Amino acid sequence: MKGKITLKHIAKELDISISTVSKALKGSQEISEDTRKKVKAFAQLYNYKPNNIALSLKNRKTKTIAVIIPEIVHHFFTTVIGGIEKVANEKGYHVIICSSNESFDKEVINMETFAAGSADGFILSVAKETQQKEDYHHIEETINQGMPVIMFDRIVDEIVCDKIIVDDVRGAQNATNHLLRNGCRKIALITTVDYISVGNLRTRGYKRGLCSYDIPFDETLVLKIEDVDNCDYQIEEFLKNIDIDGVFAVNELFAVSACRALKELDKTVPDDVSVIGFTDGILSKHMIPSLSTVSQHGHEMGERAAQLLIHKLENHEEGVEEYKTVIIDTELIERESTNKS
Amino acid sequence: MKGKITLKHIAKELDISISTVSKALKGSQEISEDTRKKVKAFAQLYNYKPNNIALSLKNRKTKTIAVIIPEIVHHFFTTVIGGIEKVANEKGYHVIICSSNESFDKEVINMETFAAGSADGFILSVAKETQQKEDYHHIEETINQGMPVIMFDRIVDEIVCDKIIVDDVRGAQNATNHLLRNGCRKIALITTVDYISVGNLRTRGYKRGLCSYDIPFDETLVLKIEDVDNCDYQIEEFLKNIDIDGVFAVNELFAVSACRALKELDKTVPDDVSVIGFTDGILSKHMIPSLSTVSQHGHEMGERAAQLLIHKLENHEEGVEEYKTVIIDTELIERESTNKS
DNA sequence: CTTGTTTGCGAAAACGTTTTAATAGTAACT
DNA sequence: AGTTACTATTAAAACGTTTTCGCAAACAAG
Repeated sequence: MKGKITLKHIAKELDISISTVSKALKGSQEISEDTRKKVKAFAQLYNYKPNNIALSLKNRKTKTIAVIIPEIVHHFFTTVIGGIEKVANEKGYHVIICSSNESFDKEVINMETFAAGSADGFILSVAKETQQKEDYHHIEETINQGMPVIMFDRIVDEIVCDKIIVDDVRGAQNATNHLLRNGCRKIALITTVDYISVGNLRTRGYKRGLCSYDIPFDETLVLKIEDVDNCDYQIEEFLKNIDIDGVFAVNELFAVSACRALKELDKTVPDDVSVIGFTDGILSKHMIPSLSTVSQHGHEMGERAAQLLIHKLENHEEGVEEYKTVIIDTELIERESTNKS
Repeated sequence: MKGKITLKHIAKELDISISTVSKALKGSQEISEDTRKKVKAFAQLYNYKPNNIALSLKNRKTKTIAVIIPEIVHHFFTTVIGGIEKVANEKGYHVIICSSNESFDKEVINMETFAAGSADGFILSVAKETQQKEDYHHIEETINQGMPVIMFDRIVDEIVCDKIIVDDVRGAQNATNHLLRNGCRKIALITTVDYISVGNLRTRGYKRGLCSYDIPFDETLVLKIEDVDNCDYQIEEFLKNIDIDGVFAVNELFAVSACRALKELDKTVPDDVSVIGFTDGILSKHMIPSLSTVSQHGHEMGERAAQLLIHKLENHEEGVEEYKTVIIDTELIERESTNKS
């Protein structure tokens, strides 16, 4: 019962040719009713399944999409994957997921190995280190080899390909406006270092929000975090020394950390200070109080990315190159952390 | 610059045979220094990479491990994946991840397609629906075909294969004892329906814990949750009507939900009621107050699973079958939710 | 009895590798 | 010159499919 059965085995066993077996299994009219039945019965009995690898080699396509994300332990990315899987599976594609662990080298290796025949196309969100290095040769090479690449969330402007993004600036502006509407006037911003594209954009949105309410931008209300592992301490030190009534954090973790710090400082959320984050993940939803935030609709991003990629794969016309950038709307989710009682 | 380059292209271009090219690239001594250099230079120039699919077909192995988990949006599973990836990558294996979405059908399809040549072995945690149906034919078939399968966390006893588990009973007992040691005497249990193996086992641990303190098991202090989506409401209704000083929840979400309910009921954690969960995820760590819990060392589970699988793949002796069950120690993590001030 | 058509099947090529065995060409030794 | 012994190269098979083309046999029509 060991080992897998192949067309060859069936052919030998039934004393017919491999081609006949193959055709019979596909129900070809070329083959007599009789033989067809015989072959099918035999195949079923021995649980024959065509070998995917052989098929991939023959067809020169794998029906597989490779997804490369910076971190797998991250709710936003997993929701994106969910969306990708949904449409990919509907269309008969497999999805394989690799994490770059925010490492440039791992990202390069992953791309290269999967570009070498194991996948038909990529969906990619680049690693921090890659953004910092600004070295995108692996991505360009892959595209030059004729493999479609779709970037999402952490994209790089210099590369010409399809992109799925969220309007980070507008999302951040909405978040800031939400605080302002609720009466906040002294709003702290907790953001990342500048080379992280999304942090940068969200900072811009924060400034625009203030601007629309004619509030001058105050450098001392901004904290840029480099070392995420140590963010609890940094945020508490930061908040200790400023007088505020609102906090906008560019991600979930910073928002949670801010809540914790505020509690230490004996301020209550939302009554003393309102807090809003970015990215609607597990934490925002379940925290007590639950956190208002800007949802990026990760699932939809994934769906769109997969649709775009599969469309590219199946309708590729020689010579015609066309690249789309899809902007997904963000959504403001109001929860307890910005609803003064 | 389009399309991938193959040995054939190189051979034609340099006007030598395919075999010569292949050998030259591998640095075979059979080939003259001269030719070797020429071929290598050419290959480098055109960025030649051997086609993985062709290699897999030839070698009849893919160097790929398929991981099937019930839910990808789940911190515990992602930590396990992290562990798997770590050792797999060290040993030159790829990891491909599929989620069954807790669906029996999707689990079957995933197994069948990847068993058909796309992977060398499986690491699996079964879907809820599969546990409920008790239909494991797909797993047995895969094993019968000679593919190694390693099960972790949600295992099934009837199937003979390698297994990586946590001592759920003992972990739960430790959690319960921790509450008891801290003075709790009326401890509620929030668990799952019985067919979920881990819920079942953790319930057993809870009972043992009580037993060791000579506290009689009280059915009215137990809530079994079927519909997870609605757990907030169920838990609040449950806690409203009982008098307790501790809660043991068999997972993170239930623990968080309990905290929320307690707050609604104007009880503070941990001063009025201590709360402990199971699974050390994002939520437990960041919640305010942070939650004491039982860590399952997901990363280590993943590492062990991958080691076991790769060992099987590389040292398979005909005729010898040997299966291990590895039990990973749990660890009690004390945080704010059980530390009365 | 030739010609044409249909039916059922098989041979072979192709996908891109690796590897074994074979084949030239050449140098060295009787 | 004839045998041996390398050296450098290539042909061919194999992995498991699918598919095009060709080939018989059977049968009908002229």
